[in-house]
Amino acid sequence: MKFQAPRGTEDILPSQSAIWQTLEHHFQTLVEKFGYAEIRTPAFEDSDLFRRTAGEASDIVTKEMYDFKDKGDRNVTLKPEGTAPAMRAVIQYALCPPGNHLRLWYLTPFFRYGRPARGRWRQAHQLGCELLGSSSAQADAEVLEIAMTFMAQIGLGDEPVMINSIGRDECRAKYREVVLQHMAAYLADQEAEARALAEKNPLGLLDSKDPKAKDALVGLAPITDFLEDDSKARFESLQELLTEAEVPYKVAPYVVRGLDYYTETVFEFESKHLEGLSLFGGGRYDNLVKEIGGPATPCVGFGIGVERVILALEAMKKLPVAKGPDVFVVAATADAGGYCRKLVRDLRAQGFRVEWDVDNRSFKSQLRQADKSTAPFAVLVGTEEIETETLKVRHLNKGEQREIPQHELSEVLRTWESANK
RNA sequence: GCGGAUGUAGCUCAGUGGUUAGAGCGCCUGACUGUGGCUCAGGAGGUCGCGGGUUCAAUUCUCGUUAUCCGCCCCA
Repeated sequence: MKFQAPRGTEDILPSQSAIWQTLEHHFQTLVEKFGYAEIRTPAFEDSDLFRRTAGEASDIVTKEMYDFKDKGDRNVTLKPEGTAPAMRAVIQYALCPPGNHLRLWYLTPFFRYGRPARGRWRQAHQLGCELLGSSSAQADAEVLEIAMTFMAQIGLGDEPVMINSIGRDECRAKYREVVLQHMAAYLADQEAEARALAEKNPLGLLDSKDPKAKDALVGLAPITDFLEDDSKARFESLQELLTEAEVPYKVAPYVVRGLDYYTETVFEFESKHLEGLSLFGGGRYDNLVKEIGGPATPCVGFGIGVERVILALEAMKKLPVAKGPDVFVVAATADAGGYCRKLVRDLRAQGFRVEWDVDNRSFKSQLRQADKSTAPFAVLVGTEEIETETLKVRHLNKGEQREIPQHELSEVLRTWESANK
């Protein structure tokens, strides 16, 4: 085997495409009920866009950017997430002037240059929503309701979403000092590299998996103790709204998110079927649009990792199955080829999903193919049927067979109960 | 980016320092010439990841490389 898919990428094979189509269909149907419109942005952007939005200190920028120079010597980056490009387009085309609202959704590939492992790819896909122009708790509740309704619809609604508030810039600045002070003893014991990382992003310590760090965190006051009054009020209001909407949630002080642009509300969702990897995450990013040159615009949104959702569904054995054809047409004798071609065309024109053997293989082989195709019916045509203007319709699941006049075929196919195997 | 494991048929995996490298599943053909699923028989299909080294001889030992998987960092 000479070529294979590039490292960290995945082909979506015919046997898997039904899953993707099902997820996409559920998502689109759902978000359209909430008035969201789709946006599609390029696969790559000016590297500076992500440097500004993700934050210089974040891991995404410091080591996971899939960036390169193009032939025109431009620095470009394959998008590491869906939000920043969408916001760039919003600004470029003035889609959300001050005072307006805008609701966007997308399904996009995204790219991160890390070492692939379980639930972690270099190219993956994100289903996302962004609600622009509102700073209300109701906006936060709306996007969370969408995300959690989707999870419930596809069968992953058993667990609550973890929510937190990280407040405004001033609050986080204050809290960073608190964390650093609380963790000083722990950090003194760490490698220089870990210490530098922690000093750049102290909040990252909060969801550390290091048992020592976890011990050291005991007794640390949650960030919600340091929220400004309006942030606190909004966070409380959000919880009431989620309860009212029957969205299961849990307040989790350690959820802080890795991208610099988040403010106030943040959230993350994990499944017990895929521990340690979030299936979706998001929150409020009130500063992002202004940061990249647009008018100050409060926003909230989320991104769902499609591959991870599928992994979780696989673990639960809840995958949808691809639908086979409705009918398999079998030429019982070699002279029936022409008749079969016409019959196949007619049936397709009537809306049936029809397969047949283009290789004129043996009758037995054609029936075997019919069986494998999962079609509930086989239609058999040979010299005899052509002469008498009849057809044999075989119900492959039941093993029954009927001989019918040719003009009754579509009627029989529609009315004969086609229970699945 | 760091650590560990693995790489033999389409798939899941056995196996051996030396003739023609195997199994199960899958695939194809056939079992009184027009009836699938079950059974039986036969068949196709492999440069044993790639490159170097040791050796009379390497798929087997060794080194490198590459890829995959798992864990970590981080996140979707």
